[in-house]
Amino acid sequence: MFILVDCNNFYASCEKVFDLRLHNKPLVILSSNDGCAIARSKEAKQLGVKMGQPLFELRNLIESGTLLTKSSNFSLYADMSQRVMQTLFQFSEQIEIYSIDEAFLSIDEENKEKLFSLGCKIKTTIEQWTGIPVSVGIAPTKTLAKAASFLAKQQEGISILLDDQMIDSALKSLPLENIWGIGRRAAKRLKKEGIFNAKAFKEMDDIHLRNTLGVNLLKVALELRKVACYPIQENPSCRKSIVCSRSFAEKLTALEDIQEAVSFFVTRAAEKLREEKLQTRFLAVFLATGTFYENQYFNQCKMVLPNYTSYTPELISKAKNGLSQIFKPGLSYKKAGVLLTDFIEGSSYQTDIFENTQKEQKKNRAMQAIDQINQHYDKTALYFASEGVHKKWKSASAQRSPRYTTSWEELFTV
DNA sequence: TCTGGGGTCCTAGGACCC
DNA sequence: TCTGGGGTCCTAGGACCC
Repeated sequence: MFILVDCNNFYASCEKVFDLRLHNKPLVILSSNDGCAIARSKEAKQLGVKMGQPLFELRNLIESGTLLTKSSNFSLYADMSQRVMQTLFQFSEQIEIYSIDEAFLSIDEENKEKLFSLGCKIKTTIEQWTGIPVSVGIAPTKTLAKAASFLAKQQEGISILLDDQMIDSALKSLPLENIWGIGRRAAKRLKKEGIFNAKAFKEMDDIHLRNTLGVNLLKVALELRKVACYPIQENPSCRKSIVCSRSFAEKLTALEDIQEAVSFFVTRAAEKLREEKLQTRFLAVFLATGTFYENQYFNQCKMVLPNYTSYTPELISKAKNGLSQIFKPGLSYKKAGVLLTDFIEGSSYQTDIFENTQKEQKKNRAMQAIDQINQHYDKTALYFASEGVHKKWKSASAQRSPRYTTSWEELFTV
C-alpha cells in the first residue's frame, strides 16, 4: 500500500509557522525578482490568485491590504522540508522523497481502519512536530494515492481509495488535468476523443493508448486500475544534471555584467556538484533576451570538458569562453544560466596526464576549504572575483523572511 | 512597464554498425 | 523490375512534474 503525504500550500505554510500575523490571511510567495506568485495560501487561492500570476496583476489586492506577499526563502523551505521528511521516517523505512513537499511511504497493511488511523497519526505528528499541515492519500498504487491526496486536500484531511466501487466513484469526479502524469496537452487530446474524467480514461483500450499517447500514459491508466507500475524509489540514483539560472533584475547589455552573473551561476552549480560528490564533463551556457515583447534571441554554447572536474575556476573560465561566443552586442539580455551534465561519482579530480597529482591535490584542498568556510559562515563569505562585487543582475527580494532555522544571525527570537 | 527555477523522461529522426 | 533485419547512440524538442 502507498501513502502519499503532501504538505498543504507548503511555502505559505512555512512562512505561517514563524509569523502569526499571516495566519488565516491570503498570502502569496513570490518568485525571484518578486515577479509572480509561485505559491498561495488557502485564503489566497480562494481570492482567485492563480499559480504563476504576475505580480502587477495583483497590485490592487496588495495595495488595498487584502493580499499579503513574501519573497521566496528557499533556505527556510528546504530546512522545513527536511524536518517533515525526518518525521516521516517514524512511520516507515520505505520512503521516497518525491519533492520538497511530498513523500511516498510504502507499508504492508491492507486493513482500512488501521490505514485510516495510521494516516491520522502521521498527520497529527507532523503538524505537532513541525507546524506544517499535511494531506494524506492512501491507495494500492502511487497514481491512486495521488488521486486520493487530491481528494484529501479539499478537506485538508485523509483519503483512502481501496475497493473498486470507491475508486470508481472517486475517479468519476476527478478531472483529467488532475491525474498525476496527465498534463494540459494530453487532457486536450483526450477530451477530443470524448474522455472527460479519470474513470473514462482508465477504461480506454491499451493498444490505442500506447499508440496515440505513449507508454507513460498507458502506465498511468494501468496504475488507475490498481496495477502498480511505479515502485518506491528509496535511493534515488544520482542526479543527471544541475542547472543554475536567473532572470536579471534589470536588462543587461554589457558582456562584463553578464559574465559576472554567469560566474555566479557556475560557482553555485559547482558547489552543488561537490556537495553530491560528483564530477562533470559537460558544460552549457545559455543566454536569452526577454520572452514577452521583443524579438527573442536565445542561444547556448555547449562544451565537452577535457576531463571530469568540479573545480570552480576551471568551470568559470570555460563558461566565460562559451558566453563570449554566444553574446551578441546591442541586445538587452534578461536571463542567463548554466547547465552541467555527464557526471561521474567521486570527489577528487581524475588524473590528467599533463598535470601532476600534487597540483590536483592542492585544487581539491582549495575547494574543500572554500566550501567549509562558506558552510560555516555564510554562502557569500568567500567568493570568486569574477562574480563581481555589486551583482547588478541580482534583485534584492526585500520581502524575504529571515532564515530562521539556517542562519545564526537570523534565528527566531522569543 | 512589470511574467521563476529546477528537474526527468519519451519520441522521432539521423547516423552508424553488423 | 525486384533491394533485409536488427541494433545502438545521439540530439532536439516536447511533455510532464514540483
